[in-house]
Order: sequence, then structure tokens, then C-alpha cells
Amino acid sequence: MSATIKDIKEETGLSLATISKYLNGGKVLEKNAQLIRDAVEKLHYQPNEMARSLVTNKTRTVGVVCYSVASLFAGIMIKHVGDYLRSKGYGVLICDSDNREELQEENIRFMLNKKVDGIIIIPVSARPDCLRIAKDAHVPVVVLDRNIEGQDHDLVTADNYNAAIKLMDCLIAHHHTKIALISSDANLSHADRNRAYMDVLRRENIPVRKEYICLDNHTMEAGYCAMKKLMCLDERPTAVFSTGYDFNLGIIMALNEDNIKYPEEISIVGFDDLILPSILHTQLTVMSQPMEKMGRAAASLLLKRIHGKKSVKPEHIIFDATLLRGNSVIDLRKSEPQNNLWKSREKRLQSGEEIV
Amino acid sequence: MSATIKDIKEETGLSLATISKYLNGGKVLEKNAQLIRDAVEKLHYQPNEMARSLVTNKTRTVGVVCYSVASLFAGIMIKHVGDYLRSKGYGVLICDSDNREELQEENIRFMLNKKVDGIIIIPVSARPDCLRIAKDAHVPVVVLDRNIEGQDHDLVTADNYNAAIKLMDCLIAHHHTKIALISSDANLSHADRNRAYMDVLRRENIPVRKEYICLDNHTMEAGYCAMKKLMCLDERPTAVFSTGYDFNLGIIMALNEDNIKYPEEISIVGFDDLILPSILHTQLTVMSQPMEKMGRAAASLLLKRIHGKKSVKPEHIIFDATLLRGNSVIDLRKSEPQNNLWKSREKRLQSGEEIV
DNA sequence: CTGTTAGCGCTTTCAT
DNA sequence: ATGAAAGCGCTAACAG
Repeated sequence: MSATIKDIKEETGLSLATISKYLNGGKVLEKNAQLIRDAVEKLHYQPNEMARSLVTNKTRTVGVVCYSVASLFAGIMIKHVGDYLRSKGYGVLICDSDNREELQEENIRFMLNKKVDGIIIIPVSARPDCLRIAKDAHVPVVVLDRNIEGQDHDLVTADNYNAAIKLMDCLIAHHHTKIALISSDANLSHADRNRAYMDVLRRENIPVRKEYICLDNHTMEAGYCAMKKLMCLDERPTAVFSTGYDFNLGIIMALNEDNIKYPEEISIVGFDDLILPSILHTQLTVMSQPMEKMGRAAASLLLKRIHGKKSVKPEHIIFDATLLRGNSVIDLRKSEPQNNLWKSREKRLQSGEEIV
Repeated sequence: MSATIKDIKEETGLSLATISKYLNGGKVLEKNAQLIRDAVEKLHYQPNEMARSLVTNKTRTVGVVCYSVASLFAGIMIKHVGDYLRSKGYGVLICDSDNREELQEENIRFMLNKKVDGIIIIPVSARPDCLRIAKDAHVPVVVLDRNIEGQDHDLVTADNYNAAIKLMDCLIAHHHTKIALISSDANLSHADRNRAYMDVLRRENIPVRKEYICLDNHTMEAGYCAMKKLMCLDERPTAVFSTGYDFNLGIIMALNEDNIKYPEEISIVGFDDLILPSILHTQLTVMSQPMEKMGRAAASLLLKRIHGKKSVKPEHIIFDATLLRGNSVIDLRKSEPQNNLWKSREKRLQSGEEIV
């Protein structure tokens, strides 16, 4: 068994209160402080977080409830969130919602049961009820990356609408009009991107074609199926706008499988880079979200809520995304691909190509 | 504040002991059981895990210490581990070691501090000292995926040596002799794969060329640099054996960047499929590890240790890996690529092509 | 600044 | 089968 504060008491002859106070950063006589330090050293004393938690009602642990831990995007987000939290002495409990709403709700209950001090949720869907139970338990929640319905929650996302506008503008600038959308309608972040799609079409007086709009869960499989279906249309789209990383993967998979050349036969724009762009012959033109900033901002905001006063207005922190131009879009007038050379992501970023 | 067992006491008129007993599956009169159930329902009572932990000295939480959470491979492993643990009512605390040994040790200390019941480690390196402190604290540890030095620890891995032999045999069967190795020497799982490389070369009387052997950390960057270097050699290898997923990514990135066609100019075999094979035009021939089985086995073994008697012999659970034949290897005699058609992973698996 | 005391919410002997 | 009481290790009043 490891040493307890009582052992320190025996060792030093001081009272529990004094020791506890010192251990929590309180002021004690330097003489006693030294005594305690020595005893701690000698006995390898480490405070029992459990006991501490029981009385303070704080666990120094936050829960991360994620739509899918096995998604690369999520993994990277979690890393950034976790790094920040760890640096502040907080542990990170993690739950995978497996893209299922029921599981997500169960996960939140589980976290509450585990008495986490706060929750960061990268949600499956837009339904806000899941936050209700956390709110009832007075456990602060920060929503990350995907927005959900309602206004009364803390939120950290990218500026999805304007990011999507840029992508659509890029297609328009290259004279595309038959533009398909592969997206989700389950959360408001995707909804914002969809809205941008519609708005640009309307602005350009391009009629919306129902058969060009594919909405499903944000998974690779869905992206794959959507692309397959689009390629079967009598009048194929000349470009496709993908609103998520997992969609990108599925789209490319479908294209490869049918030996459809891109961008020659179809142009692609999408969201999120990650490793994919470095691996493909054709680099996707994508909006890249500042994932590290977003992850840290979410963690930092949550800690603020945990420490701060309870009833403050919800904060919405919105980050600009950056356009990374690849060579996945051809100009229909010139009928040839943009001839951007292969460049590493860093080079592309620093060369300022993100300005359209 | 949520209801406590005391509230149940007031509500039912029973004693704390009786209520506690029932809540923990003990026998009470059916009449009283009903009383308690009703009160629990009415007050939305949920046991405070903290208080429970304090007295039982169990947190029903296990720690996962991972070399890198942002790696897709790790993310998938963590998902499987977590799913199993959650199904048994355990929470999962997670720490990212960021591929750094110091951080890994710090993480283990952190977990110990958080009083986890057990630890699953997907280690950065082979150094066994990190397990020492956990062992001293009598906290069971299961090593997953990457083996470390020493024999006295529980372990779940793939049969790395024989898997690597299969891959090398495949290259040999296609008459390759100039075979480069891109690998790590930081952990024993990679070391096993390296040993297979050496053994096959020796068996085939192929001299080992130092310049063909690239050892570094298992990161995409390292794979990228190694491939670049190999391509600069006067006498280029005709094939490269990559021992890890992140290496695969880097290798393909380097090849793409220099516009080197594969398998035409260089054949590739590697470890781990995941999404990559579905995305590339050329499908890699890889050994696929049964990740779900491995993750669940590790979690299950850990739970066994947590519940079971302390001093039992360490268990080593080894899983066979499966060869997935792609079209990334050409036969040097025929000088043309294997003409496997594009197939989804499922199809490849069921068509039994994993038999060489 | 230091020590005494009373819990935090629960489990667990040990009587009854 | 039930209940009274002790105590897990720590913090937080409060009194000195």
C-alpha cells in the first residue's frame, strides 16, 4: 500500500491540516515545509486522488465523447485536446459513440457517472437533448467541431459556411455548373456547408438538381456509395463537393475502383487534409481546419467553465479554415487540370496559395 | 446535487447496509428490494463512483498509454480496446506518449496517480523499466501490439516473425534480391520483423547490404526520408519491405513526390492495411493484423488480471496475421505486375488469396 | 500559522 | 436478513 497523509503526520509530527494545506499550496513555516518535503520524498507519498475527489467533488478528469475514435480526424483532435488537458494536470476519459446517437447519450451518462469535471463532445448528430442531462448535473460541456442545435452551449468550430463558400467559388471560377454534393445532414456544421452549396448555386443561377445531392452519415462507406451512384447518372456531374474527410476517402476509393480519372473526368473539392493529400497522385483542393488550435481552444474553454462561475453566456469560438489548392479541379473552359506542382503541405501553406 | 444512499435510507426507512448490499447484488427480502428499486427510480439515484472507489480501492477505470493517439492504427486499436472495456463497465483513461520515452514513463505515473485498476500499453520503445513502477504499485499491465524486452509481462501481439517471413517469401518468389528494409529498432515487434528479413536473406544466400537497411522511429516522416535515400542510391533496390503502417504512408508519399511508378520501378510489401489500400491505385501487398481480436484480447486479459489472483505466469497471446495480396509486387522474371484486379478488402479476404 | 474536528458517500465487519 | 458503527484518505471550517 502506498503512503497516506497520516504517514506523513507520523513522520513529521505535524497535523493533517498543516500537511494538507502545504500540499495544496498553502503557506506554512519553511521549517515545516522542509519537514513535509523530506517525508514525502522518503515515503514516496502521493496524494490519493480518489479521496481528494470525494471531498472536493472534483476529479480532475474530463470526458471526451467522440463520434468515432477510429477516425483519423478524431484521433488528431483528441490528441490536441488531450495534450492541453494533460499539461494542466487533467486526465482524459474517452468514449467512442460509434456514430450512433443512442451510444452517444449512454456515453454522456457514463461520463457523468464517472464524475468527470467537464465534457468535450465531438457529436454524432445535431440533437441537443444529449446536453440536457449534463446540464442538469451542472457539468460543463463544450461542443467541438460539429455544431448542434440550439444556441445555449459552448462551441468551437471552423467557419464552415465561409469555408464551404470558398470551395464552391473555386469550382465556379473554373466554370463548373454540374456540381454534386456529398455531405451529411446530421449536424449543423455539415448543414452550414450544405447551405453554402445551395447559396452559391442560387447566386449563380444554377438550378439545384436533387440527384446531385447525397446526404448520409459521415463515413467512408457513405462517400463511396454516393460517388458510385453519381457516376451512374445519365448526366454526370463535372465536380463533386465533399464536406468531410471520411467522405473524401470513400469518393477516391469509388473512383479508383471504376478507374475514373480525376480531375480529368471529375473535379473534387473537400474538407480536411490530414495525410491523404500527401499520399495521392492528385492532390485534393481542400479547406484545412486549424485542428490544433481548435482542440486547444475547446480544452481551454472547458477548463475556464470548470473553474469559473457557472452562469455565463455560451461562447462560440469560430476559426477560419485555410484553402489548400491542389490539382483536383480542372477548368472546364481550358479543359485541362490546374498544373500545380506536387508540393508538401508546408510548402503550400507558406507559399500563400491559400489565397484564392 | 444528486441523491445519495442516505436519501434512499430516508425514503425507504432501511439501513445503509441493507441498501448497499442490495445495490451490490446481495440478498434482501423481496419486499425491501422493491422499496429500494422504487426509491432509486424516484430519486434518480446513482452510486457515487468516487466514494465507492475510495473504500473498495478500485476505480473501474483502466489506462491506455499509447505511442501516438493521432496514428490511425492506434486509433483503431484504442477503439477495440475501449469497446470491450466499456461493455464491462470500465472507463478508459487515455494518454498520448507522442513517440517519446520520457513522456511514456510520465504517462504511466500519471495513470498510477489516477489509481487506474490496470494499464494497457502500446509502447514507444522496448525498454522494460517503464513497467517496473506499475509492477511496484501492483497494477497489472498488458503490453499490446509492440513487444518490449524481458519475458515477465503479459503480451498480445501478432506473430510478427512469421508474418514478415511470408512477406519476404513473396518477394523472393518474385525473384527479388535487392530488397530494402524500412523499419524501426525501437521495439521487439519490429525487431522480430527485422530478424525475418535477415533470416530470409541468409537462407537465400543474398548478401546483406547495409545501405538497404533503414532503421528509425515508426513515423511517416521516417518512412519518407528512408525512401528518398534509397532512391538516391547508385544501385536502387527493386523492392522495399516496410514494417509498419506509418512507414507505408511515408514511402508512398516519397514515391509520388518523385513520380516514381510502383510497382513498375519498385515493388512494395508492408504491414497493416487499414484504409490506405482502398485508396491507392496500386494496392499494397500487406500482412494484416487482426486488430479487433488483438484489442479485445488485451482488454480481456487485463480484466482477468484485475479480478484474478495476482501471481500468475505472464501470458503471451500471439495472433496470426493474414496476407492480403495486392498488386504492388512485380515478378522480375516476367517483368510485369501481378494483374490482380481491384478488389475490396472483404472480397480479397474471402477469396482466400491470403494463402500464398 | 497550526491543530482539532467533522464530514464527503460508500462498503464492510460484526452483532442482532 | 438487517442494522449500527467504523473507516477509506483527504479537505475545510473553525478555534487557538
